[in-house]
Amino acid sequence: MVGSTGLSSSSSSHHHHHSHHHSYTPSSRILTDVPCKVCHDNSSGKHYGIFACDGCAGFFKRSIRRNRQYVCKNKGQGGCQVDKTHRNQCRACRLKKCVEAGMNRDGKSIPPFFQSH
Amino acid sequence: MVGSTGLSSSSSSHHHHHSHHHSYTPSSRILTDVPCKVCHDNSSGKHYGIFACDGCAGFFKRSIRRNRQYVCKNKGQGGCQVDKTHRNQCRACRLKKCVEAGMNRDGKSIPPFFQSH
DNA sequence: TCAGGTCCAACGTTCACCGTG
DNA sequence: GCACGGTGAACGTTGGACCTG
Ligand SMILES: [Zn+2]
Ligand SMILES: [Zn+2]
Ligand SMILES: [Zn+2]
Ligand SMILES: [Zn+2]
Repeated sequence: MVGSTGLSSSSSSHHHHHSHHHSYTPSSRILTDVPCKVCHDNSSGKHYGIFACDGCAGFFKRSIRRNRQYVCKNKGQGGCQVDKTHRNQCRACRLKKCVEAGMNRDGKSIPPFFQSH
Repeated sequence: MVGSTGLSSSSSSHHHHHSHHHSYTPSSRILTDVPCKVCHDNSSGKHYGIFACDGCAGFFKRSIRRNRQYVCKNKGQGGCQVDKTHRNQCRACRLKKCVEAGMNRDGKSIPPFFQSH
């Protein structure tokens, strides 16, 4: 990891309610105001339909390209934690969460109406 | 961190303006122009923050993962030679040299200003 | 600009081989 | 000879940099 050092100390922020502006790190590229929907690391915009970090975007891309079939490390039962520090521990649960979060190969966003929470 | 297979089946040109090139052995992977900072064997790029050979990289990794505490073979006094042919003679002195050379678990390079020699 | 793609340094895992007891 | 743990070369994976329509 490299760019993650300066977390853009937000400072005085107006609350542009309806604006589509985002906050970026000094190194640009990384959004500080929208986390990855899969692992909650900082995202770098939308990938495959959802806000996601570079790691989850790359992982999802490689998984679907090669038709990966993973087996959960937890005796195949699922339920592994998927966050920034644990996301590489179980590929099955990471991919499952990617799909549940709405990732798809065509990059289509899911309308808010259909989203679960 | 990132990493792809070192296979890179050459052939294709693609020079990729990366400012500093390295010299590799015919078998690829191994740098011939930058030695391991610990044992002076040929390195295979940076590992845990410094240029290191596969052996010292693997040794450091195993040592920190298992919290190894070694005792110097030289009556606990230190000062054992650590080079390609002697690096496996004393684990305590090898690990000490890894740390002094700047190896760390996060793989952060130390700025040149702070480096001793 | 955004969100796809490629590239590849640096990481992790594996396991034949080796030295020791 | 056998069992065991450490070694390090080979190979697969990750994710940030850069490219492209
Ligand atoms: Zn993520
Ligand atoms: Zn799992
Ligand atoms: Zn070395
Ligand atoms: Zn020693």
